[in-house]
Amino acid sequence: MKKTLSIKDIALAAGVSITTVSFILNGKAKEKAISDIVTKKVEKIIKELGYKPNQLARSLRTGNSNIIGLIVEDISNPFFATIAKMIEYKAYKKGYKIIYSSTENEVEKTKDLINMFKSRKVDAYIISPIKGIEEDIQALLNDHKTVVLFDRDLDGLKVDYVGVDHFKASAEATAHLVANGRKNIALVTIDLAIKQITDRLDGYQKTLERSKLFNEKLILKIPFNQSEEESTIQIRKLFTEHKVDAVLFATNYLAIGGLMVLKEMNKKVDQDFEVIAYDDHIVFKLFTPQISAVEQPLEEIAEKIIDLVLSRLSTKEKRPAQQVVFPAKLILRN
Amino acid sequence: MKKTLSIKDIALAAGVSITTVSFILNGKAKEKAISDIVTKKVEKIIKELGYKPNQLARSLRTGNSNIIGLIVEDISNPFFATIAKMIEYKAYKKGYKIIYSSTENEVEKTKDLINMFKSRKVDAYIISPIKGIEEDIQALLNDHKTVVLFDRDLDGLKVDYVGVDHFKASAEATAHLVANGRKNIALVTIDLAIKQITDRLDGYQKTLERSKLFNEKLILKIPFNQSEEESTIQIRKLFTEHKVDAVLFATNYLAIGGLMVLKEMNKKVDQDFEVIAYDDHIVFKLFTPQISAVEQPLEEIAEKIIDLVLSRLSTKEKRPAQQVVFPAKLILRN
DNA sequence: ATAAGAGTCTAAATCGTTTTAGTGATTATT
DNA sequence: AATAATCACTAAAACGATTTAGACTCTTAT
Repeated sequence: MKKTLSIKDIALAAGVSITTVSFILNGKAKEKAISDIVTKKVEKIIKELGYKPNQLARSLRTGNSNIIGLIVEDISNPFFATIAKMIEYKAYKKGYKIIYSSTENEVEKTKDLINMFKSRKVDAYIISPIKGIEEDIQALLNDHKTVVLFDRDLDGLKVDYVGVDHFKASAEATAHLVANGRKNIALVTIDLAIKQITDRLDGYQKTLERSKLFNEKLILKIPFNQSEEESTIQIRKLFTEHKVDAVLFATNYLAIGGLMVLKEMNKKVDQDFEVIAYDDHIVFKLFTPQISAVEQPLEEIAEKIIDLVLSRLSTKEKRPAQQVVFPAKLILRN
Repeated sequence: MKKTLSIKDIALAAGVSITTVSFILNGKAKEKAISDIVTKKVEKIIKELGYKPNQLARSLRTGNSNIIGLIVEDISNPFFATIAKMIEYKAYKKGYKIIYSSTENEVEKTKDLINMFKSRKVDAYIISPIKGIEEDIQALLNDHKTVVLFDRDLDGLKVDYVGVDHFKASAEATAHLVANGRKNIALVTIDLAIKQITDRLDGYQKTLERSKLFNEKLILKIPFNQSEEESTIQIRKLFTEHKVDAVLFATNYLAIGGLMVLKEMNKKVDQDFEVIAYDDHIVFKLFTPQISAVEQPLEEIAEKIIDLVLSRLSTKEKRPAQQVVFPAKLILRN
């Protein structure tokens, strides 16, 4: 029935050419010497008919979209959700929309998403990448697309990156436990070859080795995508089979799982047993006692990401890739 | 330098027409009587050159996109994040991509997002709506677009809706507190004219009136978008100025704020003071003692939403709008 | 020998924009 | 009076696909 309005309808109604309408739409009336009278008339008709340009056609023609694609591991993780929200807020104010999607740490899905964004001509890509998509990122760069990675770095790519010094943060957290006299400090981490994760392991290990406290048995690597029950069993085993007096969790969801186990086991977090979680979470503030955590500066990260993106988008000039690394903060809560 | 590959390049390389390539791409080779030899050859070239059709051009021509737009209040709220993730997962398996965006409960932004999705020709809209966008939704419906609302209903629209019976859930939770002998049952809710929220108030109020326990003073309506500190002060005031022996929180973030206050005040949740939160959250399981909660059936909601969307998309035939209302579940944890 | 039918493939229109390269009229310059 | 410059606007190509309506070549039937 009602075909959607096109620029042609406006041109027809106003008795001018399509070109004229297009110039007016794009604020080029002055520049292109369209008279005020015509401009006013066309604008009036546009408003009256409620015409909205078809962005698809526009993007097809111009090759850009005012849309920034954000690809994260899992949008239901507060870390990503918070960053996504902040980025969205700032981008929106600059006239950019954000569309986001989750990879679930699957290489295939990630490639798919990049392709989808590519074929939708997003203006920029913000990605928390995983191993295995290096060539895809490189392809984007070769295409002169704007790409900013965050949370995890990928080796061998000259690309903007915003992250946190996980090695240092993890070393600090571990050092704190050592300073508190802990002798059997466990690490519960995830079995993923992501730099961000391995850095945390390295920070932990190096620190303990220096204090001659390192014990490989106290490291629990939980397979990614393992069922929650399975993980629970493993964590419980760690706590029962070894006498552990402190534990560092490498991610907040691992820590939450760990706290669940402790609660079930009725094992208290107290003078004799200390816990530090990586990535703060509201749960840690409400737990009794409150749980210490390594906090990433979310606001700064989000801000830097969007700054990098916008600066690249606003100038044609090339600048070398920037690697921005923030320190994390150890929040002690006991 | 390297222009992106187009169907024309493939046609050229294969020595056939654009039409032929298009037919093959769309799996119509058989139907359109393209010989096996040509089909094979073209497919080989497509693979070799790594050609990917431009979805913009495709959408422009066909009017659809295989993309479903999901508009939620706040993607960093676990309720929405979880539903988003489930919907995404199921849609992905059917070949649909999801793009989501948050409204922050702002009418203008919501309209903006709907327009953006519209002009990107998304195939369907899944929206947790707010008051003030009724006409926009109606416009989509008039355009014969597929729309499914969830979480909140909008009066006067004939549109698919998936939600939960909040009145009943809230009444049940309140009734439980009454049955436990509570005499001064407070409600902490949000000052928003969203049916989903007012239903919770009504369920609470009706139940208490029936038991002659209703006391208007025990209702705290927190203004939406009020700072957290301000809310904290108000909640603390509620607890100190009135002798309250139970409290029902109308949202999980209110409950979390409330638990913070209780923790600071060193007020225990115990025989003399009972708490029920609305919308379950991991925090409630880890709090000591565990906090009871009204749980919405997320998986069922997500499943129903995507079922409705896909069923509408797969047939041209009209069917009347469906309103699906699930019961919530009261999870008692003490 | 010719028309009809089947089998393969394609030219060109179309979707709704942007943008380049003009056109024709009026005014200014010499 | 002829030429140049300015003004106000526009025709048509292009972006990259899909799809309709045919074109061309062989067989087969009459």
